[in-house]
Amino acid sequence: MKLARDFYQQPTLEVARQLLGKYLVRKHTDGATVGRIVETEAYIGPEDKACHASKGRTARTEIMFGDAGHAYVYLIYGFHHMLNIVTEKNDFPAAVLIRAVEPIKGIDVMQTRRRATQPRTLCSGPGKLCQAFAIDRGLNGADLCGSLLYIEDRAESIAKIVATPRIGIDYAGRWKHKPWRFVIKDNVFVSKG
DNA sequence: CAAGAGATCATCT
DNA sequence: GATGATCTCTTGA
Repeated sequence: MKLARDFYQQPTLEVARQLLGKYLVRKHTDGATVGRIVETEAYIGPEDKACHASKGRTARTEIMFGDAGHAYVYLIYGFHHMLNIVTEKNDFPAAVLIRAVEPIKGIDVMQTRRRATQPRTLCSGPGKLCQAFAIDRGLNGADLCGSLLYIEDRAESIAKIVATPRIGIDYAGRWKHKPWRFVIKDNVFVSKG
């Protein structure tokens, strides 16, 4: 069943952990794509230097201050889109970055959108999965309680979760050491990092 | 296989 | 005008 708003309103670390093993569903005219989430990262609040919202409330970060359960999608390095899901209460800026999924459905569509690559590397990184799922800034602000993009709980149990520091945030000072990246242990579909 | 460089643009100073 | 929550290709051993 589709995750409802109250799921996303939980503390960000809870959401990040619990998203592992859930299914990301993306509807599109090319057909639907589905992936099992295997890697996430939490970005929490105004203090977290790695969190975009630590720079304050701006046009770009406004979405993170809003209702939980909405998508925060942005472009990085001029090439890659990142998919985040807003968490917690209004006016507390936080989100979970979806870093990798295991391709489940629509694999042929994903291969067309990227290249004829191995299933293993189709969605093994935040930029890759956005490309495979046709996610771009047009989906910024989309409601995960809607029908274009949402997450399903298939009541599946996870083997084991491992927490590590987050990737690619060397500029974040002491915040870069926080173990706020979560992966399913021994899963081959995670990004390398 | 590991390491490094280059690609390219929205956002904020 | 600088700088990224990255990816891919090229290089060299």
